[in-house]
Amino acid sequence: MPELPEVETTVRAINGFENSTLEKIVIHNRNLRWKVDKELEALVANKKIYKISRRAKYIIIKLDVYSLMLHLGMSGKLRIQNKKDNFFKKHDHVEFIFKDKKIIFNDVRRFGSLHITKNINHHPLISNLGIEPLSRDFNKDYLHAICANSKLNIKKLLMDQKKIVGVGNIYASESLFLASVNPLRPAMSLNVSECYEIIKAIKKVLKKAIKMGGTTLKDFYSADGSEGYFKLNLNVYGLEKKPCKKCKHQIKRIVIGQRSTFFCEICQI
DNA sequence: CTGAGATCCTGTCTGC
DNA sequence: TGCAGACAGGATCTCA
Repeated sequence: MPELPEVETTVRAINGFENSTLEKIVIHNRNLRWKVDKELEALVANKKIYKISRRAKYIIIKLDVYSLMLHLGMSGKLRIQNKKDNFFKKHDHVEFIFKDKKIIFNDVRRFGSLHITKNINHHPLISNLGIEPLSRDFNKDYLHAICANSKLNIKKLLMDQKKIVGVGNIYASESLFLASVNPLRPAMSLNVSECYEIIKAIKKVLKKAIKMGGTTLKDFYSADGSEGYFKLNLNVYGLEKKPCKKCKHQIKRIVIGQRSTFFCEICQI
């Protein structure tokens, strides 16, 4: 489900828990994308939370010695609930319990994961991640250098988390539409000015999506229960056969790497 | 090393 | 209404 803007929105919704004490974690189902560490509950009991942040699509919860890493996968979401409201929903897998409230991790498809580690940067799932797209270092020269060395098409390259993090299926399609670049273009065929258009488009799309609370297509809700309204700004994603907003030609849907990809054949060359 | 394809899981929607 | 098949916002693993 969640790409960078949805994860960022979720982090902002729970960062009020910074400086709170995590009384305990209760795990109802350890069988997430990876089995949750047996020691995890014991290591986090009654620890203060120093910082809640985001790296790529991971939510990082910094405790004293350890940090928690939470990935929402395709269908994961958090829900803040009063502790005394003791109800459950189907697919509630983990509860983070505080004095008066709790944060619940719900994930239908269980592609999400929860990890504990001493040094985030050394964790194998983090250490190989690529550049943050909203950082200054993500510029046209950087992208052009990556493209020049890749045999992937540009859509696949943008979604490769080892190269650029946070861009998923929705925002890859949307960014390429804004940049007027065909998703099937071999990355190595792109010149510097096309790379410039792409990085501008990615930054613009992600920033706007964060501002609007992410994209709720079906079931994304932030931890405070709010929907994301970026859906209203989608130009191509999920709009097969609808008229292109620039030229009115029908939006086309194709499959790239087993993922639906939407674009305008006329505008995106 | 790179890249293509299968795979984990559950739910919903479409078409016959 | 039932049922098969496609599809869903991710990303790792295996194999060539």
